[in-house]
Amino acid sequence: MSKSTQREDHLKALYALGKSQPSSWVSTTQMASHLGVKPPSVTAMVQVLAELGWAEHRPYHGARLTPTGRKLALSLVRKHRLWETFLVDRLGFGWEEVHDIAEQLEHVDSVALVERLDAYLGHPQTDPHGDPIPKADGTFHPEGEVCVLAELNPLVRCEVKAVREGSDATLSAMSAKGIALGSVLTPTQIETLPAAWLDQLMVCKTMDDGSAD
Amino acid sequence: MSKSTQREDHLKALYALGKSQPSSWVSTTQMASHLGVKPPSVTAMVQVLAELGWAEHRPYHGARLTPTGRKLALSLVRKHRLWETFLVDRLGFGWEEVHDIAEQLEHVDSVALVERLDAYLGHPQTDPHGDPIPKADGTFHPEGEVCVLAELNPLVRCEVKAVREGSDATLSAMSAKGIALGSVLTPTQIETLPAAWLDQLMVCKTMDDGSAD
DNA sequence: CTCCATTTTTAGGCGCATCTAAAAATCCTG
DNA sequence: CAGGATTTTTAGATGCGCCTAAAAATGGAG
Repeated sequence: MSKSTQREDHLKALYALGKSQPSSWVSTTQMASHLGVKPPSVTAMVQVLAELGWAEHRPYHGARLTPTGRKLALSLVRKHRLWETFLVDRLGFGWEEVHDIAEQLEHVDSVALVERLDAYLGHPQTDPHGDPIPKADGTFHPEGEVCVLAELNPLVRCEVKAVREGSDATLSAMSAKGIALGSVLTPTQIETLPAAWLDQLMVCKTMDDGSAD
Repeated sequence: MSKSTQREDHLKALYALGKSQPSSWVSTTQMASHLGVKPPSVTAMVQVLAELGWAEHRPYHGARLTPTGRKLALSLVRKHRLWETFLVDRLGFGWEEVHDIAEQLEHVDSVALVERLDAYLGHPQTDPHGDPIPKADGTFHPEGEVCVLAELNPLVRCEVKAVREGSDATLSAMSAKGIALGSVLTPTQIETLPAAWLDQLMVCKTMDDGSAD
């Protein structure tokens, strides 16, 4: 494969681990375990990314993406999710089967290919997991209206905007599950929630892409 | 990219350069220039292929595929041509644009992907260039592979499938000799043709030549 | 505020695919 | 069929991404 596959993987890891707080520093150890390599390898690669202007490295503190690096990472996420969409919608794969294949396809280097694929798929806004697909310019589609979680269909990543008619007990229970204003909920998470909550939580699709791929 | 990309590229080169005479030895220099590397690199890789049982290496004489290696090479050709078909038929690329992209896509490792892609495309028998797509078992559909007449060796009866880069004058001259798409050429006839034409006429064997593949 | 435990980087090596330069084998010519 | 020209392999080096082990920096507990 292209030689830069490793760089791209490190870039993606940095994006995935840092996206909830884009200006914070991601530790090399964290990246290492995410990538299945040892910390010294990450240090070396992070230094390469820094030289390329894709990341900043603050020794002994961690790394974070530069705006350029973030754009590149988003283009990888875009490719990954478009390919997943292709694999599921067109080739009939199950959504659990496609991650590893998309992982390989996303490293294919051709802008024309991605854009034609996007058009072929009808410019989808989310992938089969419900995760949003970044646009070619690296931004996400605009957030949707706020709605009751029960009405969210298809299930996509969303952000808690309000809680309706919540008793103190309910609110405590939600807190215990880590749910508060601003929390991001994944489709998987949502399915594990008590049914009663679905009518109480007001959410909107989030532009934070949330997931770990 | 996967580590074995280079092995696969060498395997393909060996197939491509040896297919007109499957039992002959392909020189490492020839492979080197085909792959854009230097001969010593090819020697090293050929020795690896030999250890894997994919090729034989006769030092100072060249290399040739084993039956196993041939099957692997054909599966690569299959993937390449299926992807080219997808790119042209589905994504609307021009046939000249797709080679480099297919070159990358063919190294994606997933049997399920190839087979689903094949089904999605309707089990095409040839790619957009008219070259036959090997079946999953490594055999070709009845007609056999199209090649440049110059590479047809040994000389056998063949059928004209296409003319490459022909000026009007050339095409007229060919017509005058009774050569057109679908014409059958005998070995004797072929020997009387202007040498320049050998690189322009794309042909395929019309009958099984009985060679011991 | 000091010292120890933990995290992170540096140092030094390894395997892989490539290269150049030198040695070995083949082939071609006289 | 001998010897030089050509081809091919071997030898030894480089770059890259990874490793382990050792050194350095951080940060938390007394």
